[in-house]
Amino acid sequence: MAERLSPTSYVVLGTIALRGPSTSYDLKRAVGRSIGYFWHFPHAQLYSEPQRLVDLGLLEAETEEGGRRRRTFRLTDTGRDELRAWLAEPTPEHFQMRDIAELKLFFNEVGAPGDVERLAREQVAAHRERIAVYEDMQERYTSLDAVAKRMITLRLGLEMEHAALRFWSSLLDEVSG
Amino acid sequence: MAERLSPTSYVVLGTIALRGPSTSYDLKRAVGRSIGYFWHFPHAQLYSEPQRLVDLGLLEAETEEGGRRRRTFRLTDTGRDELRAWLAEPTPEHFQMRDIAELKLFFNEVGAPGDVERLAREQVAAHRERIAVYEDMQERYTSLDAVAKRMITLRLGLEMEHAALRFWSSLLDEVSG
DNA sequence: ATCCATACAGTCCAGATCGGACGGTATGCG
DNA sequence: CGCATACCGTCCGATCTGGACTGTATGGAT
Repeated sequence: MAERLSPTSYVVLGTIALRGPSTSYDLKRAVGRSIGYFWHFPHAQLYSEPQRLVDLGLLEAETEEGGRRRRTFRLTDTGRDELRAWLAEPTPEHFQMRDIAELKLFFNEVGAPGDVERLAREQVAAHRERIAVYEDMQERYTSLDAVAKRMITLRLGLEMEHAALRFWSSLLDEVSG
Repeated sequence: MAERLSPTSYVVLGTIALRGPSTSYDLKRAVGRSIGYFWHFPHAQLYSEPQRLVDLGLLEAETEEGGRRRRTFRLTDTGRDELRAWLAEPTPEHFQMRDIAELKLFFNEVGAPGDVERLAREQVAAHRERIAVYEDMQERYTSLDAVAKRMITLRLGLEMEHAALRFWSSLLDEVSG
């Protein structure tokens, strides 16, 4: 049974565990404002995945009768157990990165001479911008306690951004200096 | 035409540009030893993608007659132009990360009290190991000039690993200290 | 009241991707 | 010669993807 579950499944289970019963749209917004920062999600999956989890007995659905037939999903005990088991088990996979800029750098020999410098400039600017956004978020949120707890993951994102910035900056120095 | 190309397409084009004419299996090995470190590839795509690129006129295929019918792919001029154009154009997308450990950290409130500490320990160990592997690679390769050039991307990987290590270490300090 | 614009909520689908199972072919070794 | 083990390639169902599309509420201007 556990074999059938993907990270996506756990995102759904986990979000419902943190926020309580939710509709797909709730999930979409919640994910957008949180995990979405470090893990990309197409919203369509947040509509199909909960149904799968209902079939597996990890969620219960409650259909609302009003004008809009929405379905609210809540955790079953099995679902909560499954989530806890996942949290407790070792994490074998290593993180994966997909970085177009890094790909381009790898193939730079094939391109024109100035390309690396331009690429590096571009990346330095992009990372600086992201860092500013993150820091802004942190400032605005550190006061709210509940949210602050979850900000811990943002710190990792920030570390990553700084690492990338350092890399591209030093590359830029080497290339243009 | 350019719209039909995915990052995968450029990996194939780029690898052939760097290594010369290649079979799918050549690509598989080359990718495994290089880009594979920072960009995951299922091998099946390295068998289907080149054919697509032939259909688009970016590669030429040459079927070998011997016992095994292998197909060797080489760049066409159009293919080289397409690759160069891609290298020269701005890179809009931001890098994406998928990190199971980070997901678990995000949902940690739902789990047991000791989980974060265990997770952090685990990650510290894992990142240390990867760093060792990278550094070993660098040492072995810096002498070979052609390869050394391409090692530049490894430096980014290394920076990322260090960033992650710093993060999990400091988290571990906070949690267990 | 009626109309339009806009945000909100959900569905759908045709590709792209995925990984793993499988089947053939060479190579080495007892 | 026969077997095991790598090497090489194909195939397929299951997922994932993003974007187009439908419909529903809201609210302001007319």
